[in-house]
Amino acid sequence: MDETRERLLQAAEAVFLELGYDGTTLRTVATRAEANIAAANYHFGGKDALLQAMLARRLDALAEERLALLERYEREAARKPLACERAMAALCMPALAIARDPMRGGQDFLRLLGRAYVDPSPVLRTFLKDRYARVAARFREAFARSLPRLERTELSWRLHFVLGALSYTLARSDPWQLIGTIRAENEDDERLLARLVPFVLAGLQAPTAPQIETGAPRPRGARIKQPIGNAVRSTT
Amino acid sequence: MDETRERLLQAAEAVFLELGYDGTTLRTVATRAEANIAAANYHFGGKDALLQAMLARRLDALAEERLALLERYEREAARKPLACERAMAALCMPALAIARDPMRGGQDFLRLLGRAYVDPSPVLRTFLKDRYARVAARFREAFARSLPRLERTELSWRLHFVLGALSYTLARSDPWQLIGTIRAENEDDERLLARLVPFVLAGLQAPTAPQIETGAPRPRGARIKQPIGNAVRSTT
DNA sequence: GTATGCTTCAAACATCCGTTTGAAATCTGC
DNA sequence: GCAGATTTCAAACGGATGTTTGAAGCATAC
Repeated sequence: MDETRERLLQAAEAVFLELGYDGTTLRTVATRAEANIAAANYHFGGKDALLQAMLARRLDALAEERLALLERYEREAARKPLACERAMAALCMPALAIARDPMRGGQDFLRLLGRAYVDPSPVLRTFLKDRYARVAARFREAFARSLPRLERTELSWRLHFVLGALSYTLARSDPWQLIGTIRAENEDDERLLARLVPFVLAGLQAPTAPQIETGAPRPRGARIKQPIGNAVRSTT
Repeated sequence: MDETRERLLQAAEAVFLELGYDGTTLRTVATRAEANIAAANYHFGGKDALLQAMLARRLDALAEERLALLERYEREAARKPLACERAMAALCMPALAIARDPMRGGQDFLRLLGRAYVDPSPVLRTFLKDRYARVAARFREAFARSLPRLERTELSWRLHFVLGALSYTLARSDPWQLIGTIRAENEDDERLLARLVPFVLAGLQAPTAPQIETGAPRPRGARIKQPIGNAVRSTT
């Protein structure tokens, strides 16, 4: 019976969540799964293959649902550019749906997602980059149409900030112990995303800072007084 | 002469930047430093001690400057609560200053900072938590006074989002290859922070989302229509 | 010059890693 | 019940890791 396979995948998930890619050991995974070390190699072929299988089974589903929802929204918008909140919803809602389904990830899924995005191991980095480049490009286009007033480079950076807030939060990194002061059990992922989304939406739609040393025309939209960008240059 | 010590620290910096805590090996560090493996143990006492020394020498300076600047701003504000941008400036400007000083970190300092904040290794996590808890608590208070209309829990989360965007961006994680599409050499850290700051300031000051399933009184301030938080519950 | 203390070095150490092995155990189809 | 394929298991393999060792190098002080 290949219920061992399943136990290995679940154990790999838990260990990776705690210790990251390099910190994950076949031995700790096997022990946690109450399986033999050789079983991991028998079923998957090696450590990298096991971890990638474990990630792919979760993230592939996420990627597909994200794309499907994005395309549904775009159909509903009928040629008009998508509202920014819609594109963001296409990113977040499938993740939440999976997190609410114990069969497809459950409570730990979002933390897994965050951990995967910030893990330093080169193996994992190239795996993610290669496997989900299409999805990333697709969403970049969608956001570009949603926020036409944003210069393309500025948009890329802001999406990067959004992904950062998302990944870091979901991964529960928190060396500042900001979350530690919160009763975590009262804070489910749903409420968490309900907090995050207004934050990033406001950030995405924020006025652009004045460009530094660039002759390029500034995008339209109100400016905000920007004490930091200026003060910074006159400080030791 | 203890110029070897210095070479080891620099090499440790570079390797940790590329491969993270667990990925960093005494042998790769020693090779890169053109030193003997035993020299690392002689000068520092072990791998953990070396990496922590390398981090402390950079981050201690940052923490001190951040605290000093925050207190200066608070003195200038004279009992009045600090403007939110000011607290943010006290966070960012010292980091930028260090990044511009080759003697105290140089160009790679900000990437180092980000990598440290998101690294999954338990050793590093507890190191950061223990060593800089005081600074974190200090800034949490300052932001709490700056944004009195934000409920305390909401504030903690938003600061968490800010740290996330900051760390993730500085660490150059980017599995979505958003930055890969940008000519990185034209994007120095100064301009990067000038992009990030308006983003997080807008996020911090964004209207609060309606609370979910909570009888607690909602913080004052305008509400925003929140399609995601609602739509999410009615989707498969 | 020699003695002393600090630093470097190649080599070895025990330990852990991912992987392989070959035999036992288990399931499957008949 | 049995043959054949599939799955598990304890044990071992080669390699890499952090650490230790003891001798060699080197500067400084007398």
